[in-house]
Amino acid sequence: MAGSDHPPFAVTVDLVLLTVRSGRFAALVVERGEQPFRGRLALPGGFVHPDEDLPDAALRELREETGLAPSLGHLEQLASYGAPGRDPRQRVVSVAYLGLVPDLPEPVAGTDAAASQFMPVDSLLRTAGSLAFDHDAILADGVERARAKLEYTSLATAFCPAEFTVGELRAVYEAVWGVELDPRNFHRKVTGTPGFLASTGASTTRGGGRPAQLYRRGPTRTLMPPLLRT
Amino acid sequence: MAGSDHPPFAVTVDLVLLTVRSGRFAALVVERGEQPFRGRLALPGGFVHPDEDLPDAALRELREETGLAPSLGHLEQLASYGAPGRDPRQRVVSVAYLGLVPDLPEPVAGTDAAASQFMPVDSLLRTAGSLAFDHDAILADGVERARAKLEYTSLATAFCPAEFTVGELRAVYEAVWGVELDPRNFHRKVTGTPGFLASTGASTTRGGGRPAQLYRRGPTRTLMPPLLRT
DNA sequence: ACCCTATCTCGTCACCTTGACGATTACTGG
DNA sequence: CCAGTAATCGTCAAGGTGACGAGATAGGGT
Repeated sequence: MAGSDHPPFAVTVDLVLLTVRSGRFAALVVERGEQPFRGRLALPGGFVHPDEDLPDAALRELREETGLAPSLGHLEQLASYGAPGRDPRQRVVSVAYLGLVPDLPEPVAGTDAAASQFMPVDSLLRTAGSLAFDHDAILADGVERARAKLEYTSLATAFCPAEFTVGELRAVYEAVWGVELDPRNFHRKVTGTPGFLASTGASTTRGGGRPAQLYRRGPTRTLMPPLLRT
Repeated sequence: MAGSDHPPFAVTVDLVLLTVRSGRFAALVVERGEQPFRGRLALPGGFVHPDEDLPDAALRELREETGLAPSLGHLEQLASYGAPGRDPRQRVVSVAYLGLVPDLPEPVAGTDAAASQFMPVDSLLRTAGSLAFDHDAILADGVERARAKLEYTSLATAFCPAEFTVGELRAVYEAVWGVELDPRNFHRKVTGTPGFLASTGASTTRGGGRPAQLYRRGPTRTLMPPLLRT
């Protein structure tokens, strides 16, 4: 760090906010109201304030876009993107954060982004250029990170409400990975891993069949051995 | 991204450069020649040039500090650190990169950092404040990332020279994880994973015992199933 | 030449996890 | 009451892993 003259950079945070909505893996996107890329879809984000820490900026964006407190869900740093020319206006380094939230009752209670909505990730990733800037690549990185983390962490519970059934948890895995899992083996795995699930004693019958037990997320954060997609 | 006025940031890259040196897991540190933290140890790093991409800046630092081309070894983005006040001079966001290199013949062929050296990571991490700025935390993150990645990738070969024996590869795992592994089970695992190792046909007798076959790194980058530390 | 030691390499065996799948339970809707 | 649906429990074979025995092949000392 030879601190003499150094070029001016702008620093932003961008949010890859993922959820599972009616059985589909979806990401929050906003329609840009200004140039450049006016009218195009983009990831929510904004400039970091002068005395604001990076995680605080990401939490502020999360609140502004979803009205969600981070008590439920999960937020972690994803990666940083700073290629020259990624923003045509000036040199911008963007620190991307990955957020996982349960299906929101209010689609988006946000204040800023009136034109924000969840869209299925497979349709967003199918064609390059769906999103402005390099947000295609950022979204792809976030989706891959989320898919990988379901294998060896209990992060899938971040997509669920506070209380959920084994079947609902399995639906999360199936939506995120785009595969079908055997209900019996999945049930054995998640109930057999100590600390993954905490029983509430209650049961529910939201679906058609036999009532299912309700669980809360347990204290275990890392799955050993992992739950592998084949 | 509401592009109006935004505060000025400086952007740097810092390098967590790890190797295995005489059986010990070690990181490259430099002695700072200027304020702040003059005379203290720190991770190598520097400001990003105006039209330089972030990976290019990291590669440049790697070359300047070690003279090593990235053909051997491995370099990936680790995380970004931007807390207000982490640099007392001004607001600085640092993008940290993680580099894994084989034991270098020339300790450090670098040009800039005359006072750079590899130091064992356990001694650096034992006491908080070993390194300037927040480099303690950055180093800890890099070390944990490297330890985790040995489990499910073939990245341990990045610590080895172009040709190596199974025993040398096992020594890498033992040094990085700080554990002892059963030589027979380890041999079965790495030779039984398709694409992990590529046989050269040659053999060597660097150690005391029976000659060992020499391998090169194979095409497989991800280990399925992983090689778990117990 | 001989033994000792160190290391590599191959085998064996018990245990655990997983994938495939049958069977039972307990609810809803007609 | 019956069909449909989903939850939950069991069974079994296949594959991976930890613990460990045994042979192979070098160097070094006497």
